[in-house]
Amino acid sequence: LKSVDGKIELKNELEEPYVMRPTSETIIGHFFAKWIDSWRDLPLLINQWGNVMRWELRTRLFLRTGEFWWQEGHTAHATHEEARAEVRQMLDIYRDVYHDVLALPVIQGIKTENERFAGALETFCVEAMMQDGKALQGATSHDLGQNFGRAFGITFQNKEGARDFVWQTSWGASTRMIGALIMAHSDDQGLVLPPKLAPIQVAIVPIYKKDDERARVLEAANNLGLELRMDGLSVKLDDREGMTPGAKFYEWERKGVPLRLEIGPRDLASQTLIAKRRPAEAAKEKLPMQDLGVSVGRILDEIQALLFERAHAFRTANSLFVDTWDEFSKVFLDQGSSFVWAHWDGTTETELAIKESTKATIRCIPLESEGVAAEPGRCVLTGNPSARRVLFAKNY
RNA sequence: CGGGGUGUGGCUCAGCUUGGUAGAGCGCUGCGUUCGGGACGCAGAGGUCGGAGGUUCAAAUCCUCUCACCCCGACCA
Repeated sequence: LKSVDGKIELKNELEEPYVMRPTSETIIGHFFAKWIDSWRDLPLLINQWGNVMRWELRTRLFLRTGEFWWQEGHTAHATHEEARAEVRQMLDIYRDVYHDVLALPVIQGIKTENERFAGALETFCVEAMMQDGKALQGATSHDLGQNFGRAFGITFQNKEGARDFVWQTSWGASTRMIGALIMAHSDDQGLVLPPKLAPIQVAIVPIYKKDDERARVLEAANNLGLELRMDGLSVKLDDREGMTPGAKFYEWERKGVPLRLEIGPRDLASQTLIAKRRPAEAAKEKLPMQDLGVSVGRILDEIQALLFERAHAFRTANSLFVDTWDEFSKVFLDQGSSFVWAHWDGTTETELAIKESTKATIRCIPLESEGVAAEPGRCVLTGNPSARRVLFAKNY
């Protein structure tokens, strides 16, 4: 848009017009004010998937892009208690998605005043550890209090007939989740995907030499593929010609397919086949063709569980309890990073001073359910009293 | 925006300092042999060296301008 003598002239330099909208809360606030008038209109929940544009000095693929896609929810409630319950419910849902689907353990907590969403009373979050020891904020759930209600005049008449401002929440998770998934599980052989998310769960590689073997093996592979698909599994039969089996093995591993099945003449004779799990440590195993869907389903469940356990063990191995400043600053020297549980005196000044000298920030004040030492202590930097340990880490 | 770097067959790069008319590996095509962990042999195809201008007998190489991309840098799902 270009202003010429007070008139607005549209100067379109892009191939297509690009339209941006203001922050969601302003749109939501505007409409909530129109839609809400009575306690009977509450609670109200709006969920949307939308693209967001941010000014970023430096972008990072999946983790911090100029434009990204996210899910965001906005609710309005009659009481603060109800809003708080919503905030916690969504936080738990995000945790469950990370744990049960992405196989990635997260820590639930509350952001410090310095880190929380500007319009919120409190910001809850889930934080995950990447393989370099850095933290990634996985999702947030905000208790907005009556802040936006006051700003946008969102009022309702309660059961007693009095006017009151609504209590709101908002929460979201973005395409960053894909980055978290890649960074948390992948290895030097390529992508590692949890079975519950893998677009291809099982890759079948047929093995044969002569033409008659080829016909028999492919027929059997086809039948087994169909059988697995009927069990609800996503299966790819790699019947490409001109590629050796070994080359196919590497390709499917690189693409993160959780389970590979090999079937050749020997297997036809024995009515078994060879299975290889993607997390590369596992040796090849022999499975009977009989009830293949059952054994494959069991293996996929085991892989799903293994990935979570592996990530959890890694996080545990890279988490420390630290009580001295000397030790604290050593942990974050140079490129190093871990999760560090340390005491903090609760002031923004101290938080910023720690960030200044170590680049580590407070990722969250953990919820009680994280089971992290809730006993009081002394701030790792100032020595002032601290109510509990908080989570420090370098973050993305 | 500031600093640093890179543009050479499809891909990854060497060659540039010290100008002499373009190479390697992988990939690709054909034939044959292979096929349970990235196959091998033989024969081939493929590049006006990011772009423009200049210096020179001669430019991937030196000079000027320009474009693109990458990395590092100050509240960020």
